[in-house]
Amino acid sequence: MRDIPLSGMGADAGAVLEYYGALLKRYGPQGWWPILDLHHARKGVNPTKSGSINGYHPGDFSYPRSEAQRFEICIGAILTQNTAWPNVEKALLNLKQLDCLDSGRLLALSEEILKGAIRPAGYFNQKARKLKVFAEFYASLKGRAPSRGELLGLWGVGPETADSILLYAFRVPVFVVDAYTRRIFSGMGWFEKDAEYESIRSFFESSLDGDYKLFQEYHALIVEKGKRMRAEVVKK
DNA sequence: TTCCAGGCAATAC
DNA sequence: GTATTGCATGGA
Repeated sequence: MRDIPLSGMGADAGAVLEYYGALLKRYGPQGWWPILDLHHARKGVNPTKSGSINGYHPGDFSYPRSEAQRFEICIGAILTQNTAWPNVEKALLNLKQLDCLDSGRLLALSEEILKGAIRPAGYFNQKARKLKVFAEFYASLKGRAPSRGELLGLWGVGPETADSILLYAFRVPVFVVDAYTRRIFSGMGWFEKDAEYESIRSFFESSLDGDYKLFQEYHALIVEKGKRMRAEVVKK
């Protein structure tokens, strides 16, 4: 299996930044990661955004603004594994209703209550276990940021989830690779469909000279593009 | 009705 | 190391 994204196939650092600019111009700032409660007016929400438009904050990179929001992002990253965001939103709202968007309170929940709450997000048996494992780890951090290795060592946290948590909950400039990233860029001939996660990640990270804001926006734009591509296919 | 979403772990070779 | 399979809800 090929594991190096090959400059020979048309991708270089300039192209990476250029494509980011094109996506931003076309779709506008995305305002990821979505947060349940934005305590300010959602000025500038892009009304043409596909899927749920709740909780986005275009052009505002100040989230998370609290420990509770940081934990909420982490939980959302786990719940959205292979799952549509509107379903995740339902699960998060249920947890919020229980006042359990908090590592300690989530740990105190019974299995049955927890599974019931996250049921809309699918895979609720597995995800209940994943959330418990993560909540325990999160509590043990006592406010410090986790390393990528620590996250990957957790049962239920793979590379995409780890990188989403680092990027959106802890503002670490990492490039998140997801199914859309593979689809879009392999379609453009930048690398093979089955390229290794790590080789894609290192390719983008070494090509981009920017802070966490650039990485947050780039990933969000890729997802938006990917969703629209799918919508186009379905329409036909 | 079928298809599939902002993956991951377990298993089989 | 590579390929396959189970996990589950809700919207299109």
